[in-house]
Amino acid sequence: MSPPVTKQRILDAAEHLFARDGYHATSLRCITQAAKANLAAVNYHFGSKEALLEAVIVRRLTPLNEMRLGQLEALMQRAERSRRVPSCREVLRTFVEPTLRQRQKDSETGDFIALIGRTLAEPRGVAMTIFMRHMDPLMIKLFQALSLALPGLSQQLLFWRLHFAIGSLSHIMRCHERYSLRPEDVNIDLPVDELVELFLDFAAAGMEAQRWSV
Amino acid sequence: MSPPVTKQRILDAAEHLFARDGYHATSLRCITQAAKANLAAVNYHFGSKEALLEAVIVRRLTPLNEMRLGQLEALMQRAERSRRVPSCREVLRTFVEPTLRQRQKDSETGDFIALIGRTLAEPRGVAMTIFMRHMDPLMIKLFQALSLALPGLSQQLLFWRLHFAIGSLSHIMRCHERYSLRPEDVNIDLPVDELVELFLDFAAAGMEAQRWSV
DNA sequence: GTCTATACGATGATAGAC
DNA sequence: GTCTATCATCGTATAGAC
Repeated sequence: MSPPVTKQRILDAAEHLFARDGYHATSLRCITQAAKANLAAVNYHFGSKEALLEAVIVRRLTPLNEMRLGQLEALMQRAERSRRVPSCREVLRTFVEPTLRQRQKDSETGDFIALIGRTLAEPRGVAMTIFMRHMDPLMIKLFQALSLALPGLSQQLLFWRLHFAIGSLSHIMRCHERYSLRPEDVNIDLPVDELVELFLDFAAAGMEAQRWSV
Repeated sequence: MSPPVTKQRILDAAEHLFARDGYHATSLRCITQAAKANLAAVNYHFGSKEALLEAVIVRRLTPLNEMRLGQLEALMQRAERSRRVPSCREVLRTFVEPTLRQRQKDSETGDFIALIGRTLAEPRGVAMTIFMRHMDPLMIKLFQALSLALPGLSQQLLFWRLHFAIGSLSHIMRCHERYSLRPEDVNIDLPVDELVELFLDFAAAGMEAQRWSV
């Protein structure tokens, strides 16, 4: 079948260009040209530029969140059966590992994770509402799981530290940049498994930190 | 004198609007209208939209970096005199505290810190080069200081963890958002001193974390 | 149903007259 | 220093070909 191919090509081109240049800096003309489609095809298939962005995000975010939710629920069930609380690191892993694995696949699938990282940083109203609508259910479960894993932490502290951790993750999600402060021997293209552990070392320790006062 | 006032007003308006809506989503017409100036005044005073962005950034980043560098050097001198190495937390504080204090002043001065947070997230080529040119000297010194504070860490590990920490910071720098996962009793408008300590708890513990394997 | 060609109003940045 | 004129390009809407 030929018809669905056009829609796919537009999604692929949009994903790549939105991720590379940002939403506002990418024109529909540029997208349709890359997709070898007509300008009006975007409006026909998606309705508007913003609806196209949502379609780009949803296409990959839905399976990714299913993966993350599945791993989190599996962890919680294992923990319950063995009558113990999951560790902070285990909980974080259910979120981080699928994320960074998707990032590895981006060489084939486009630059979805970089796009998400950028979207997280864009002003609200553009894609923030789109994003939060699809993330909130998972985030609430993640918050609850961390509450269990870190019973000594107040809701207030947990809230802030979770956002510190999310900030770290979203930063490396969009970092294809080359930092000039990088020493010669630093390997920036780390295998994903190593990067996951490196990140979990940092984030779990940060989440579990002692408070500076009382 | 009347002439320099126009330039100031444009800078103020641009700072506010770039921070609120992002660089690409902000029009020069919108800026000049808010500044009660003519559209072409931007080109006259700054040369282009991108040069205006650079002027906006440099105006505040220069004194901020002087403050950060001053505090870092003072710390290193104190440490040397007392023949001890500075703690990771102390080093990070010289960077973080001036940053978040500037954020507090933003109600008067515009939304500079939010703008920086956003700029850090934008695609390279827009303002990344501007930003890196002004940050690199400081970042190199910060990296060296952390090397001293954390002698057990390899350059590779230090590189990654520093970027995790920067990611956390840049995330809260641009977070005026309201997260729906926020529990009722969480105070999002924390006093800046508390936020600094909260962040340092997290970041210092993350930097000092044990490695997961060897 | 899918897709194309084309047009419209709004806005981008800039050059040159004043 | 300021303002007007200009032109490319933006997102969107529509009419009609396949």
